[in-house]
Amino acid sequence: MASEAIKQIKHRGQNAPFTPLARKLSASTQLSENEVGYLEALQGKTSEFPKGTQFIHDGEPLKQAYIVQSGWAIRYTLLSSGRRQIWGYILPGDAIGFHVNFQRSASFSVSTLTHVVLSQVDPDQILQLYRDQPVLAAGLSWCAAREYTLLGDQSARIGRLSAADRLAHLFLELWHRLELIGETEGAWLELPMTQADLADTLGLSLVHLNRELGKMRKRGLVTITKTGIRLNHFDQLMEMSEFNPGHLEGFRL
Amino acid sequence: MASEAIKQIKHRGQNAPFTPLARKLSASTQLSENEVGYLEALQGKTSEFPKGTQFIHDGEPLKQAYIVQSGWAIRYTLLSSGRRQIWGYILPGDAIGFHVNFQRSASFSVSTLTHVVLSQVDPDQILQLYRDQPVLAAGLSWCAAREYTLLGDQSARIGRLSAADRLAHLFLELWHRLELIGETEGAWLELPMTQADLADTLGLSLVHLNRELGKMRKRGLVTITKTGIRLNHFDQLMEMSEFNPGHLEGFRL
DNA sequence: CGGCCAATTGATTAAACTCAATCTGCGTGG
DNA sequence: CCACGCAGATTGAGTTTAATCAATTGGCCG
Repeated sequence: MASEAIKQIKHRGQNAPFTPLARKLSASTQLSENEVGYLEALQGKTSEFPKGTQFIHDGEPLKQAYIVQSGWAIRYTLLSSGRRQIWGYILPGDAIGFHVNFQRSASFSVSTLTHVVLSQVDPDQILQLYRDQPVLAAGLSWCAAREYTLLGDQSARIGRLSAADRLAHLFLELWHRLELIGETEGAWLELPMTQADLADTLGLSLVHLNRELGKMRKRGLVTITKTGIRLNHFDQLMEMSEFNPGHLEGFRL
Repeated sequence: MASEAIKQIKHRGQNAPFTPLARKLSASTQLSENEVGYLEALQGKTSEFPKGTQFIHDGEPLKQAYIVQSGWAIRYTLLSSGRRQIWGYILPGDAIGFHVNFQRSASFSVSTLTHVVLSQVDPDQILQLYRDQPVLAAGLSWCAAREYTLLGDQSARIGRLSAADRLAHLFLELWHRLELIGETEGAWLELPMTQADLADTLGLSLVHLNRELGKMRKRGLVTITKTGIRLNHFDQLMEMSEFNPGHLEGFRL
């Protein structure tokens, strides 16, 4: 057994003794022992999905919510023509479907990009958490507001940036988000998505995306390997993409 | 005085005796007298802004939340290059900034497109509402989930549709949203935005948008006047834009 | 070795952008 | 009452960006 989740929880010594979600929230506020315990209990029942599994289906009823312990997923919609638009990437520590109590059916699909370990959260647990745990409730509300902001920035990225700038903007977003949960190594980040995924995220054709990515690599802006990417010139990437890190700041109480 | 808000509240006889927000929620669930009263009390302090007023500023602290009683606004971000991306339109009955308790500063700006009447909601009132009024809390949570869905659909629209299809998709979204609050007349809807606004919503240049809009008009798909638009062929518009009305359905309790 | 998935490249076409005018309705001051 | 100015809409011409169609390559696994 010794599941991925356990490894994820324990693999960092001093800085991050918690689950990715606790780590994320701890960056903004000091969680009490009680709250950490509550969070851990909430994340008791884990389930695992292999790479490429769709576990939330656009239009179908939502039954429960999830918290990601490890692995990546995408939130997306398919148009009736078969085209796909990825809304964004779901990383460890992200919450999925916490609106389950208020919306009949899902308005997006979620599929795993890697092997993923999820904690299952019952709808009633969510209501209870919001009643009994003001700090955690604020933390999850902040997560929701943050998701909304990410999606707004995604619209700006697609609507108002050139292909190369969209790439730079997305890489910076992912770097900042991974940084928060301790999954970067300097300017390096692991990226599990394919170029087809990137194209469907950024509203580009696969061919065009491939070419623009190649140009960025040749210009030395990024170094790309099979498993990830190194951002060689943060300043240039920030400038070309007009990335606004203020949108990712923490929450207050 | 006899403010716009009062007129808005009273201007419909049998179908809609409430504020736009109550009207919106009533489409999904029967609100008790108590709940309606609570909502009305919440919306006591109104303020009015003339057309073209920015009242939420990206990056600046949020002080309070709002509920729109009448008029239109846009939620948007400005890139540092000056380009603008409109995230979406804010209509009567929409809530703004209800995440005020959980996010330090705004991640978007809001400006009025018309004269707008707003109810001001204090952050503490929101917390109290979530504690004491489960039905209204669910309604507002549903509104938030719906905003998220609208923004996801906005990404799909910009990322994966042609210019004409983006227009059709947006018009259908607005028609459905206005229909819910009783502000359509058949296939007709009033639209206060300029073509420049539309271009910044749909990720297009003004010139291109103007041409595509002209083509749609010439094809008879829509009839455009100075104040609004008539959707002459819902079926064709739905098909070309792959619009999914399921994303706008009501909530459950 | 064969097959498959992902990445890459070439050639052509189509969509959308930019720059630059012009037009139109409307309100305002002379 | 009319000239002027302005915001918003429209049109023309030329350029750029990105999409499409069609192969080909490279790595990995059975």
